[in-house]
Amino acid sequence: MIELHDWNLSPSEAIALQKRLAGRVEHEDRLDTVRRIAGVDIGFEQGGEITRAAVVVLAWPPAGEGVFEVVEQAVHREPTRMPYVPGLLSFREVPAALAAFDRLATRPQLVMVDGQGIAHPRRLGVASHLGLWLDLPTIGVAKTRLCGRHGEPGAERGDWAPLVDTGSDGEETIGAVLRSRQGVKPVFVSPGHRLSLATALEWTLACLGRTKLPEPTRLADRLASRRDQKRR
DNA sequence: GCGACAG
DNA sequence: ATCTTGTCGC
Repeated sequence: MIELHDWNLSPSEAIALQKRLAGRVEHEDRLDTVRRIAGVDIGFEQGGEITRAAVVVLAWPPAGEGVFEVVEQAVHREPTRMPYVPGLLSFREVPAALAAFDRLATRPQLVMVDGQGIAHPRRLGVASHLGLWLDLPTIGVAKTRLCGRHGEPGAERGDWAPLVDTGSDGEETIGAVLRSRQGVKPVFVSPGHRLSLATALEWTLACLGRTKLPEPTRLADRLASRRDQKRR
């Protein structure tokens, strides 16, 4: 039987696994004990030959408005194992992300991932898959759309429009198109694992600093792409 | 058959 | 994702 930790699967096997795991993405609403929030992202080096996973752990609550203390961060590099295939991103990125998490001394209570949660053709985007593995609440924050339809959200920070898609149960609200900052393209927020869309939106807004992306994801992005030291 | 398509 | 300079705007 194909399991959660199998990564080297054929496309059809991977799709079958996603359909089966999607039912295990449970929803919960209480996150009272959050003290550490992690941000995860993957970058590539040497023309894509090397996969670079980065995790940044931030303290909650923030020290000031949108100002978070970095508690810990970790990077893991390994040979790239899979090409990018829309819909199968987790098989390319999650193994490296897990290895980066293994290097942490801290265990976060909430994880923010650069990519979709359930806003995925089979309702199991990279944020959901990672959440299942870590058994932690996760939120997917993507910069562009993978699937679903939506209207244009309002112009003010915090305005959002529902992201809907036709699934096996008819019309389903799978996420939100959020205006995280005035005058910029919106981000796509969706529940990853163990939380609702309303809760995902609340935390995403609460983690917003001065930029388009929430701090956890933004900092992980910088570390994964070496933008934190690449500048001269 | 013709598009669409996270990172 | 990544390859890449300058440039428009707050």
